Amino acid sequence: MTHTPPPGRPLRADAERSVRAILAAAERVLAETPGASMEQIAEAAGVTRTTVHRRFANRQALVDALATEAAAKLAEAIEDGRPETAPPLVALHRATANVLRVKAAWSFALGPAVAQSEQAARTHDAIAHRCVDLLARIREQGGIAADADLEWVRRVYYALIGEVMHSTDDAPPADADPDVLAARIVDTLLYGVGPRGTR
Amino acid sequence: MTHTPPPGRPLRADAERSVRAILAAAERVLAETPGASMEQIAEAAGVTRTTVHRRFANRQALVDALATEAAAKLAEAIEDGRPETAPPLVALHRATANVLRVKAAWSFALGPAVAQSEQAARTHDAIAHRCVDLLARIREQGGIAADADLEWVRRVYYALIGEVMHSTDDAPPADADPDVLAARIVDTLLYGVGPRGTR
DNA sequence: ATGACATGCAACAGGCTTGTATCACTTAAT
DNA sequence: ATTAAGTGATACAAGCCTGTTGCATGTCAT
Repeated sequence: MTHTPPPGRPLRADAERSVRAILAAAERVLAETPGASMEQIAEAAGVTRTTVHRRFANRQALVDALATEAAAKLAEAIEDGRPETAPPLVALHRATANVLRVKAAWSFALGPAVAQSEQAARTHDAIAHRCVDLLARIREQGGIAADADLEWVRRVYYALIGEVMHSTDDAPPADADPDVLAARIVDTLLYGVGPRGTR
Repeated sequence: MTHTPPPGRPLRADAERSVRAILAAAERVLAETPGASMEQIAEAAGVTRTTVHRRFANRQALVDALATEAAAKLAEAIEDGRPETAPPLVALHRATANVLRVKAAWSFALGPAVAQSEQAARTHDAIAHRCVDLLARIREQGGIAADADLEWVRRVYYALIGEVMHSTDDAPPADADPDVLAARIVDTLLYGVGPRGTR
């Protein structure tokens, strides 16, 4: 049999590298051409199509693995903001900047063209919870209106991040500093674009 | 030759209907399965694949036609808000509600999976200008911070609309009233989710 | 009613992808 | 050094989708 997706036992250092190369190449290629063939991915990975199929039975299996890994990276990015312990607004800012970095590096796997696997979906759910928890802390502290619907807030937050991603494609690198962008996102989220009477 | 995309002269009432049916079916089918085949589209339109090819040489030509028509509907939706003459905030609200309706009906053609044709791209550019003009009027009037970057404002506005679209998929129809949603969008755009000291 | 236009049906060629199978050869592991 | 694992090259079967053609039949326009 050629397809052995669930590695019963540890892969050889050799194969491990191949898997990595394939996943990285898949992200690169699919980000630019979502409908790219296995052949194109294999070529970009410096590997034969046969090898790709040896490591990932289906195209689906490959995409799933990609989505799962990216989701893990995303969770890590948020955790690095210390959402539980740091002052909530600081955590939000840090998490946002980290997420922007991760999203830029995994724009396909985290993009809308991917039907999340079970595994990845669970991670994304967990992330959403963490996010709402953090927003709740900000609300307790008065940073968010007491009567705000946190689910709506979260979605607006996600939308702002997504919007910023679009623009960093063709922007001068100076404008692409994650910290600057994160500041803009958080500010817009909290205060909108209206006049600044109080603040 | 079977492919006659650019109808030199008016189509027969017969063919006209086919074209409409095909476009409508394409929107319906592709919205659910972006990779659907011509066959599936034809079937949904109550027509043979041959006929589809008779009216649209390529799959691309079909998608382009779809994108062009949807773009026109979108422009119309905004124009119906009277962006030039009505009080700017009223126009923004009305245009937003109209756009939500149109976007719901053309979620594929106006979605991210479509590479806009020349024609459609021009229309979208024109719409963006109209949008910025309207935002400028709101700013003059004090509804938007004097130092706000209108291009950023426009993008946030688009993002909020896009976010609302996501959620109307699986929402109770009560929560899907365009006017309610539009109010939420405009409010969030202007004031964010932070505490409401002034306002 | 008659001619032009439009559609359905059937069929075909070509192309591109996927998944699988050998087999000889290279590479890591102990 | 020997063995097991991994890879490249090549090949094949199968499936699907596209684009086109021919013809018989149905429908609109006048």
